[in-house]
Formats: sequence, structure tokens, C-alpha cells
Amino acid sequence: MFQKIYQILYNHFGPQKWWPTTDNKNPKFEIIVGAILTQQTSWNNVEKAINNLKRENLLNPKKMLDIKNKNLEKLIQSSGYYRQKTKKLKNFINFLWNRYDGKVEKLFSQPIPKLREELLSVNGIGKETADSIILYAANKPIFVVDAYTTRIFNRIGITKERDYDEIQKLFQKNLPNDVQLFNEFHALIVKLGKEYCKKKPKCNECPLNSICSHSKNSG
DNA sequence: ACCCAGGTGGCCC
DNA sequence: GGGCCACATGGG
Repeated sequence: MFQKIYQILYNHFGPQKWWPTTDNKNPKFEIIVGAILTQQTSWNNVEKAINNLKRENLLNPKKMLDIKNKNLEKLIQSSGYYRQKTKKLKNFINFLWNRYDGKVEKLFSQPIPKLREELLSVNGIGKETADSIILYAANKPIFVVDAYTTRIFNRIGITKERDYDEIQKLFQKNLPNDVQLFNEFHALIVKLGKEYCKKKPKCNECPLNSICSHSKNSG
């Protein structure tokens, strides 16, 4: 069922090409920054912030360490929650320097469970952000769960869980352990969610409406 | 004028 | 273990 849904979404929407980065010497670092900035915020707002950071040559661990909070706040203002996100970025960068000599590759050289645990120790990095970093920056196989994932799969009727780790286990149990598959599937779920499966869904046009129990009594 | 976005942590019970 | 809440901009 999981693979079938993936195929339907892929055939409908095509490849999503996540995670987008600018032309940059430190794409992995840029993905980490983007993962923090996009928390509860549209990517469009994040892109503006990323472009500002890139223009100031801040998309690397050394410069990010030195910039003053007030200046960083201004550059990322468009991404919303900008005071909080400034602290989160600083929390991460301090963690990276304190424990990994400021080297993303050193952080990523650990096995997935340890890497996840390390990322989750940073205040401001929760499960979805940690897993996004592991999947899209470190290119290691872990399934990213977000609000759309929970909503869509509960509505279809194949999950009842609410707990993040339980839903993640279900996906990983029912899919091959493949980085590219996990990459594309999560992006496709976000795409479907944005277009058809908000709180006010558009079930009639939804590519999953033939298999989704929710579509029978709404939209 | 609403409603929402590629969440998280803090507080309360 | 959940149920609220603050956090904040920009687009529909």
C-alpha cells in the first residue's frame, strides 16, 4: 500500500527535486540552515532569507559562528519566528563547533541513531528537523514525518498513530531502505498536502481519492 | 478579514 | 503522556 501510494504520487506529480540549494560550496550546511528556517514556514519565505545569507557569505560554519544575533535576525526576518530561529541557528552552530570542530562531515560520519540523538540534543531541532537533516543533508536513509504525513495517512485509513516515531517505523517497515525513495516520497507527500489535503481538503481532484476513505464524506 | 505554512519547546495537569 | 500556547512573516 505504501509503495502503491508512492507510485500514484510520483506518476501524478513527477520528481520534486528536493532539497533545493543555491550554487554554494557548502550545500550540506545550507540544507541544515534551510531545515531550521522552514519550520512552520513556507519555503518561499525561507528562500528570501537564504538568499540574504548567501549574499553575505554566511552559509558556512565559520561566518555563521561570528555574526551578531541582531544582524542575523535582520537577514532571516522574512522566514518568520526570526528571533527564535536566530537562537536555533546559533545553538546549532555552537554545537557544531563544540563537538565537531565546525565540520559537518564529522557530525555526519556517525551511524544514524547516534546522529539523530546528537541533533535532537540541540534546542530548536526536533524530530522532523533532525530527520530532514539526516535524509537531505547527510543522505542517509530515514523517513521524515510531518503534519501532512500524519493527516494524509490517517485520512486514507492506513495509519491510526499520532506518535512521530510510530508513524516513521510504519513507513520504514513497509518500504525498501532507500535514500532516494525516502527523499522523493516525503517531498511528494508535502506536495499532495499543499495542493489537496489541507484542513479544508479538495478531495474531488485529489490523485488519491479512489483509495482515500476521507474523500467519501467531504469535498 | 481571515487561514495557513516542509515545527519546537515550555508549561500545565 | 497529552493539551495549550508563543513564536512572526508573507501569500492566498
